[in-house]
Amino acid sequence: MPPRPLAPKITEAEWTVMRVFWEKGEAALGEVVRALESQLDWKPRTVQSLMRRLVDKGALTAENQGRDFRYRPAFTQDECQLDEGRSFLQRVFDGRLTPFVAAMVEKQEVSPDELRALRELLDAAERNNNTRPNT
Amino acid sequence: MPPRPLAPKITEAEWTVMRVFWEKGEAALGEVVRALESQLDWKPRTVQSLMRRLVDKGALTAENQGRDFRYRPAFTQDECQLDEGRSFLQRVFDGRLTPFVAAMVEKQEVSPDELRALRELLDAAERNNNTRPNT
DNA sequence: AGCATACGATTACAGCCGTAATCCGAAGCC
DNA sequence: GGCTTCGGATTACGGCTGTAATCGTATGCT
Repeated sequence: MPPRPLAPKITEAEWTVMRVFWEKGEAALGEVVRALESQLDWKPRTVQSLMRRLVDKGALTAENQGRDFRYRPAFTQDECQLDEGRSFLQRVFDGRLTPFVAAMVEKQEVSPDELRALRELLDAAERNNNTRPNT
Repeated sequence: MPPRPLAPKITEAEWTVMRVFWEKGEAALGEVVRALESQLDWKPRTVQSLMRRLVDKGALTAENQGRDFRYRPAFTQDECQLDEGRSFLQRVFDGRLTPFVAAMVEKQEVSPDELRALRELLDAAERNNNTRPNT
């Protein structure tokens, strides 16, 4: 199959909105406004503007349900995180993951707990790599 | 001592310029223009604009040497990478490194070589953590 | 001296971003 | 039938980004 389309670039404020959709799966404007007003104090028109831009850039779909819209994410959180991660690594670390992890670990940005979690992750990945070589 | 000031936000195009400075240590406008013209085709005024903005935001210093300027980076590459990395993780992965690495590993974004490099990295970090507990 | 070159300062200009306000029509409440 | 509320469409507006052009002046070449 052809590779999926890249997820659009999502700005900081827009990530905040998208997270609501990834939790809820779908929502109308009001639900998003109410979901966010506890944490931020954005006006409803602000949320609407962000959602409109997300629709315009293809990160949300808007389906005309009754008089209003049902919005839902056009990409999974995993897809957006992956694309954003790739682009971050490209911009800042010449596309390579290891130097990034090395930097974080060296600068004591990573707790011992996280270190252990990371090791387990890699162990598991290596086991998988042996039994299920590639896709 | 007080924590160092955060490195300013550096845009994509500006990273390209900063990389020249981190290689050279310091440079005049012309050197940067010539260093970049092989890879990109930015006009000299474009490079100058980017450098001016980098000076304005405090990422470069400009010292009046003779008639022109000597520019040099105000932050190391490590510092900029660290701050950018933190801000990326915050925006996209709720500040946590492990899920990011997990995502990259799961999606086959990481070659077996890199996997091994990562493991060695973590082993070394753990050994260090035991002998030199904390800073 | 005269002309080309380099570079700082200033200006340009469209597009995106954060953060809305205004206007308007539909729905709901009294 | 009015008033309030909700939400879509349009507009706002200053700041940042990408990508320069223009102007002026010092320097260098001939």
